[in-house]
Amino acid sequence: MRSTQRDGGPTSVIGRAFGLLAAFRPTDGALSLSELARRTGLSKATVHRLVHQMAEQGAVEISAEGVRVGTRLFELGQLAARPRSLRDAAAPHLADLREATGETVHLAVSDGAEVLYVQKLESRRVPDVDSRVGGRMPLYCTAVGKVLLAHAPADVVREVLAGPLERRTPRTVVAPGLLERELARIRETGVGEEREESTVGVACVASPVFATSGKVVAAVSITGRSTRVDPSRLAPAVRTAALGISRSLRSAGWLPEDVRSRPG
Amino acid sequence: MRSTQRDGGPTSVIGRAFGLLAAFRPTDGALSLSELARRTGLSKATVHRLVHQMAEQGAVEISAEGVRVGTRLFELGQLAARPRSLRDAAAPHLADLREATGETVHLAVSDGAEVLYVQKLESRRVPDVDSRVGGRMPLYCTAVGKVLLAHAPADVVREVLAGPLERRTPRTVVAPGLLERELARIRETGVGEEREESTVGVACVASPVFATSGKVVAAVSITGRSTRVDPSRLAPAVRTAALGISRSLRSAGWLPEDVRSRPG
DNA sequence: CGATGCGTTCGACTCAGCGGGACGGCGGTC
DNA sequence: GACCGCCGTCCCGCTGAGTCGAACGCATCG
Repeated sequence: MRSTQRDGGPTSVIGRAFGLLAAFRPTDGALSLSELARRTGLSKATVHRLVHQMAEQGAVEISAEGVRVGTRLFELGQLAARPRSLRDAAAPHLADLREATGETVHLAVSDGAEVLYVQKLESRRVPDVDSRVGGRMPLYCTAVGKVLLAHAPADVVREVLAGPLERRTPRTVVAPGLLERELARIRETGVGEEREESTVGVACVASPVFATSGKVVAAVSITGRSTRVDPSRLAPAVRTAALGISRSLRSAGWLPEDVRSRPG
Repeated sequence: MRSTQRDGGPTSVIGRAFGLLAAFRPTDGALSLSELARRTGLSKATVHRLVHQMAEQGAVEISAEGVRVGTRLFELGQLAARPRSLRDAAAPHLADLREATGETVHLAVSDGAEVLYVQKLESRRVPDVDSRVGGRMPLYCTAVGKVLLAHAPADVVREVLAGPLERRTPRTVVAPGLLERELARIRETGVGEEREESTVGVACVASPVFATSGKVVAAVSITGRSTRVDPSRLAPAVRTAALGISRSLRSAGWLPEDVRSRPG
């Protein structure tokens, strides 16, 4: 490591560049160079140079208000293999599901110990659900998350069960044993439910999407106010949609491939 | 420049990294390291190291089939400022427009001499239109493009009018004078039309979206088979939707800011 | 009118990044 | 089964791109 290099950070330029991008939180607008330097632990001079090089590539945009995530990154992100093939296969089924139930529907994949929302079709009602395409949630307390966790590799399950299960609402399942039993039930029934476990007032049903190999590659869900959405009533609908997506994936010949890019 | 550095390429690591990402075309699946080296002009050794560093950040994913664009890039791309604020404001209006017309609707921004599609709601019919979110088209031969061009800075207009106007179909407008007059008409009427100018069998109407400042920041369009879509009949509908989005942008307090990140 | 915080610039040090080249494995061809 | 071509990977010596601290000019504020 470079003697002048500040501690803790990545040693490669690539690592620092993505560190800068990772400094942007979804609620952030434009960030100043100094703010970026503070968040990443890099020197102002380094941030200045890197940000300008990234702006040259369109990865960020510099304006009077500060630095923002660039449009080019949106464009490149649309090429991402996993979300793209899934979205293509799932789109019509999700549209039908939304149409049939009138509620917000999601498609999500698992990434580490979290769900990553890949697609969202909103209910025609006033927005109930504050999820976001590209947003993340923990695996253990959402319907999609529990479905994905139920079919996740053993080490991920172990990590989640061991890790602290934060109580996000009064109804969050924080007992590892209880959660484990629920995962088993999900594997039996093919659907996972959530009643105000991640957010008060919100209920959710989800079902797994299978690739040709039999591996679970995603999960579909219906989400809405718990006064309206009865998980057990909507279970057959999500299940049907999930099976439809699985079938479309098979005919598209999509292979899951065990991609776990980030070790650890 | 590094004496060993191969000629032509960017000098910064950042430039090389985005060069690698730019090597992926929308139709590409996984690319081999050697293929990436060929496309970027970098040595195999450099590609090998960079790709592995990028994989550590999730920017790409390495599998047995080769290298793909990573899920993390999708996630980061969703944070991009311009698409995000536009999508948020436009979503309900686009849904209404699709509902009312039954045709495919688009939201697009201009980037250089091209349109970049930011959102797409497909017609419920069989897929007619092969556009793609994150995809690009020339400004001069599409309805959205011409609308955006009609309100673009003078230098962009000059560049497009001067540049070669490729004849993509028998109906493509390739005479600069004709195109210029059409842009003036678009500025008067507030709608742009396209009848099989970019793709045979496809017609399109578009209308501009204004930010608070009065600047045009995007365009909405209705697209479909030219046998069904009559641009002049659907013009009021797109116009209404575009004005609605403009109003939503105003109430959201979105400022356009002249971001032209990539010089030239 | 000092204090604070911003973006920018300069300069000297140095190691991360560079490409050439070698290597082993794999699949097809003669 | 020898050969060839292409693949991913690894090693190595060189060097300049990347690094940070520090200083600067400029707003804004109390």
